[in-house]
Amino acid sequence: MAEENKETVSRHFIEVEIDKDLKEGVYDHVQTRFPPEPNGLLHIGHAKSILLNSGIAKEYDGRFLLRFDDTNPSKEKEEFMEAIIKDVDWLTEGYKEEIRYASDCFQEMYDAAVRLIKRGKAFISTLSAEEMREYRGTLTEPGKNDPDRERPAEESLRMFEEMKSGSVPDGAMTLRAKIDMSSPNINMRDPVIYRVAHIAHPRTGEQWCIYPMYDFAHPIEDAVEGTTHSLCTMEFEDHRPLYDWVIREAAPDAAAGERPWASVPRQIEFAKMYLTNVVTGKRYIKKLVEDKLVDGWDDPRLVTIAALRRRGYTPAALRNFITLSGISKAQSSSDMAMLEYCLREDLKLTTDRVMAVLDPVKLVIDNYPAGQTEMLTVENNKEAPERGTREVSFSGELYIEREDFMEEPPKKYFRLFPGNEVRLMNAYIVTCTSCEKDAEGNVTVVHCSYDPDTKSGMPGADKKVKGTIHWVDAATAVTAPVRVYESLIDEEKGVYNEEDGSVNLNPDSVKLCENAKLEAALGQAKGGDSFQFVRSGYFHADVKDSKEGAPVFHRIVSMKSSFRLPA
RNA sequence: UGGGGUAUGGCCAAGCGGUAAGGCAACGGACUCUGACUCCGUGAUUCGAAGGUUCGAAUCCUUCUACCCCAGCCA
Repeated sequence: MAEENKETVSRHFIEVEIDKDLKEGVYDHVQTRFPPEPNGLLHIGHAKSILLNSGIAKEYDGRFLLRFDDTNPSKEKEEFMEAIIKDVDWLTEGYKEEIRYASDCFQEMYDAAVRLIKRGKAFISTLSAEEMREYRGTLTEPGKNDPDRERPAEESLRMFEEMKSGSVPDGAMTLRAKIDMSSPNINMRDPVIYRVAHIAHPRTGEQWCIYPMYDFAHPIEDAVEGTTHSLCTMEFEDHRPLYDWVIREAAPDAAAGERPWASVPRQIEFAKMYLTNVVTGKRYIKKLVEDKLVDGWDDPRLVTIAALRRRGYTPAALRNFITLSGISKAQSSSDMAMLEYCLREDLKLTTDRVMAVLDPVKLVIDNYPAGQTEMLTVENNKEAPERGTREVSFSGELYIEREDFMEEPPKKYFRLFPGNEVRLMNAYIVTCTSCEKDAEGNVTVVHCSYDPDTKSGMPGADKKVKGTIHWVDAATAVTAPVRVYESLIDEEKGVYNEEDGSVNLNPDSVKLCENAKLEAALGQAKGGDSFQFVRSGYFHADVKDSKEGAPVFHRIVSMKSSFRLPA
């Protein structure tokens, strides 16, 4: 499937650029990386970056690194690292991934900063954060030079050493790059490249109390690790001049015997992945989790990678989704329907099709011998015969879907109604005779009679009827909770209100079918198994939030469309 | 109103001067032991708008419009 798509999906602009670089000899190999900050879990948007970066490396037979951008210990937590590694492993299925940490390069970064100072390209500033902001200017007005801008290199060097030694309190000094305070690109207005922070780092502990800023650290990490193509999202486009500046101005001095950068990386930007009507965006998800409006980072209503995995999405489906969505620079949001299509495609041949009744109503076959039970041999997946068969019990009392019976059917309704005949999937053809109702007029039991000569597979049983419905044997059926996530969190409804900080969930996003009746065998489903509930869509067994270890079924995707009654 | 970026059917997206690929969604029809799957078929006289260059423009030029990003000692 994935191979087929490769032929029809044209090469995107990043591949075109890399081809050009290779052809022109700018690089003779390709190395990419995925650089998350460990301050939260990964979501579908990151999946695009992971799959793009690892996919490019794979395509060009290059190296792919997972690198944690752990340059700000005040915001990062080690607990996220493990989860992120798991997500990346799962998504890429372990493709040649090596794990690195920006903090591994702290010494190189420090050395680079020293070079910059010596070269007169950086200086120590004593401006406060507020003063810094005032001096920076605005979008339309240029900034003013820092009073410390012409500080002699020797003095800056000495002060930088003080910063490093720990004698300088947080915020008292910063190291700024000396570029251009009047640049229309605010990123170039003498950006801070090192700040003081007396916080223990998860990996380097108390070794450092000064930490590099993203704009300084990122290019050096890439260069030191040998990344050739630094693929990132569009908002970093106007950081690129600074990225290139750092690589160029802070480069090791070959004449002084310093080892040169492992590579001179090239940054290329692409548009983020957004989904229609779904909250992506780490800060929103984080808010939902922290406010306990969802069960956790892997709540199935979320689109974190952990949640998608728990819900039953497969790496192959996500991979195909990213491929089909394409890579471009245009701000866009992909349709959930395409994600679901990709999952259906993957699951179609790899799951068993089973009968499950989500909203049960009893069906009694009046002329079926009392007390009799027979076992039917049923194929697990007609389109994938290699998946084998299973035994399903059948008797005179069954459960059928409430919507499969109507006392007064509209036109073109060809399921059960008085006088109509219908095939019970894998079993007999039955004719509806009557129904019983309670005081409120709700149907409680549907009666029918069956034709013993129409058993599936028997000679002469190929009589055509308009409708076929699914069922479950009342005697052996197991009752299990089934969760149907009708929609994920709806962005249109203002999940997160910036003004008052409130977060709202769409109350219709989850429907619980507490009394769903499933084939007996499904009672033993393990967490992680996926099934196609005939006509109800694809479901995924999850034991995580079940009290007795029995599976709770989560809907992964619904069928493409279903019969709707006229309003 | 400074800088950067993007605009192609409902949602993505190819196209790079030669007369609008493809996928998802939708809608017809065939098939069907579920109305699913599968299989056929249908859609932009038009590429944000207006001018211009050209035999010829979504592709080149000009102007305009809309949307996104940037003023953290976050990444």
